[in-house]
Amino acid sequence: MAPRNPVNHACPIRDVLDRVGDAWSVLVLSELAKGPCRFNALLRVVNGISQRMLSVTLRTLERDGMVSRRVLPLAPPQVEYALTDLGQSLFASLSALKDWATAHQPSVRAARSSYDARMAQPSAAA
Amino acid sequence: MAPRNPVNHACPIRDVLDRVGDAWSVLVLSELAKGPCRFNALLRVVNGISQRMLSVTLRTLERDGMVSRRVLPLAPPQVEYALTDLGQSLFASLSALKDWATAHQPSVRAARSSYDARMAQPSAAA
DNA sequence: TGTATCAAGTTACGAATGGTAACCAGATAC
DNA sequence: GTATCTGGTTACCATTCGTAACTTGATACA
Repeated sequence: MAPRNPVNHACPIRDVLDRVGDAWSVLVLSELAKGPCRFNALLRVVNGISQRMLSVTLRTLERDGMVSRRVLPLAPPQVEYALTDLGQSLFASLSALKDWATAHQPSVRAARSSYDARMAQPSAAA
Repeated sequence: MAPRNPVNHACPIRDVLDRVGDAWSVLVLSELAKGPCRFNALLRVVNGISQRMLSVTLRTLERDGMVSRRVLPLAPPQVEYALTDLGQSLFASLSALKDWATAHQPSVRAARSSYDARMAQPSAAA
């Protein structure tokens, strides 16, 4: 989300992953991909997110131009968040990764179980 | 890298981003994509990584089946890391995201500057 | 025989980040 | 005047990140 170390300066993919790699951004993006949504509606629909995390995530996405924020002059005021074109294009590009993940999730799980089993055996420990 | 909260259980893309979203995994993957490499060689070539972070990153990648670890029976023993087929396919799928990042980095930077400028002006503050 | 070095890590510990729970503000409804 | 709705913020704790120092086992050098 924030730059973690000086390595990021010239690496575009780290620049992206720093803001997509956190737990919530993708979940929020994919909700907003369905259409504009208000703060509390997102809070209800993004399973497990807290107010603070939603607030932080939305502000980061807004800062990076992925999400627009519009205050509706009502009482109590309502705030509508929506994907920008940039956000939509990012979300589209994530689909390749999502496809990979869906296809290979069983392999990853299997590898992990196998590794854990190997490491659990003292006989095989290095 | 590790599951961050219970939300991950059934979401494949979070499952992937949890292990690709950290600062180092992609850098290590992309080095290994060039060919097998030993620990200290990676340490030198992955700019800014520490021994601990390289160790942790490699172990996670190995556990998830992205990287293989081979101990060469020499003195002192050398350890060669290489991408597995699974790791190679992941790396390939990352390319779409990398292309997006490269193409849109200017837009993101511009959005960020614009946001920061707006927020720096007390007159425009909410 | 003792010292230095190299590989590939691990351990200990302080700093930064992530996450939860509680609180806040303004307005309206009862 | 109390409760409720909105959209947050603050304080605080737990986890994770990152750095620096140490470890192990073997070999080379003197």
